[in-house]
Amino acid sequence: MAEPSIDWPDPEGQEIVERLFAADAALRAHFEETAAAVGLTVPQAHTMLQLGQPLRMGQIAGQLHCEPSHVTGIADALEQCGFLRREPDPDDRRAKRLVLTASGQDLRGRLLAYLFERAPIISVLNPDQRTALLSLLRLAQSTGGPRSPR
Amino acid sequence: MAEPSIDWPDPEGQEIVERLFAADAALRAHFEETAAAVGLTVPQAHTMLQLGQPLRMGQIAGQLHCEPSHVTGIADALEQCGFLRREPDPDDRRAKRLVLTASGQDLRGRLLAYLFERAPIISVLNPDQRTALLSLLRLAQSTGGPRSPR
DNA sequence: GAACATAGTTCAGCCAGTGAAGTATTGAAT
DNA sequence: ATTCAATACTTCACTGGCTGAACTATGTTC
Repeated sequence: MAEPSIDWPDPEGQEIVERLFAADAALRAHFEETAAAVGLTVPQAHTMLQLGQPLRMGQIAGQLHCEPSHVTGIADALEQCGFLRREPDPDDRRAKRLVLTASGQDLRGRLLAYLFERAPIISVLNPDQRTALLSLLRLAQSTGGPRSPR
Repeated sequence: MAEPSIDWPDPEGQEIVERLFAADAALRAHFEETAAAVGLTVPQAHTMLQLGQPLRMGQIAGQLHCEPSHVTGIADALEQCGFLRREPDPDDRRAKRLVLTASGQDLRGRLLAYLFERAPIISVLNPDQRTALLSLLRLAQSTGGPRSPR
């Protein structure tokens, strides 16, 4: 976040927050780079990652935490590039399922490979440290974490 | 990031990444809420936090990781609200330093108070856990972390 | 003092994302 | 069976954060 001091009443808490932001910034940068490496925008890459199995557009919107209307444009672009097809959902003809084409699956594979093999932060830690970090994160999120009341 | 499975070759690494994103999302949401609570946009609030001491606009841009041109508009808005003044840098008459007014300092105080007292994630951990988390984050960022080469 | 670099500003424009209105379909209540 | 409300997606107008290029003013170097 910021290198120099923000005079916060709790220096340790401040450093944790700063480092969480920094960790996230690094991950985001890595993700952007990954997306760009295969010629996608960030939300397009996100969508591709979700499509390990066919999903309805509304589900994509839910997982991307955006409005369904936004998914339309993303799907348009990916469809035009030939990475996915819209096919009608057999259970509900209002809904459309996004299904990866062969070239879409290929692209998704490359996306995952690139994303994983160069992931910052976690790749620096040894197995014990990773486990420790994970359990602390779980703990920190067990209460009032990501699902904090609005 | 996403609840259901992305078939990643390293489930533990995946969960760490997901939880880091989740932690960050929670912090961001908290920050947005904080900014909104005092009537600022997110980048405005960020700028206010930086201004514990007078800073040149270029420095702000550096710390916000954005282009200097973007800072102009932020400073315009904050200046118009009476939270800061642009004053010429005594060392370089091209540069302008942003200096908080009295009401700006007051606002910044409220911002810090709100930000700190309700900070999610860290507030759940006990002191030992916080220390452990911090040292792991430091470790993870000691190499190729936030300062990854562009 | 000429040439080049730097600090900030202005402006046009991009892209992610929202929200409202519209179409098609579904399901429930009459 | 018909009607009415809810749902899935689309379209479109719009906002807001941000970039990049062109410009002014000042600083630096030779």
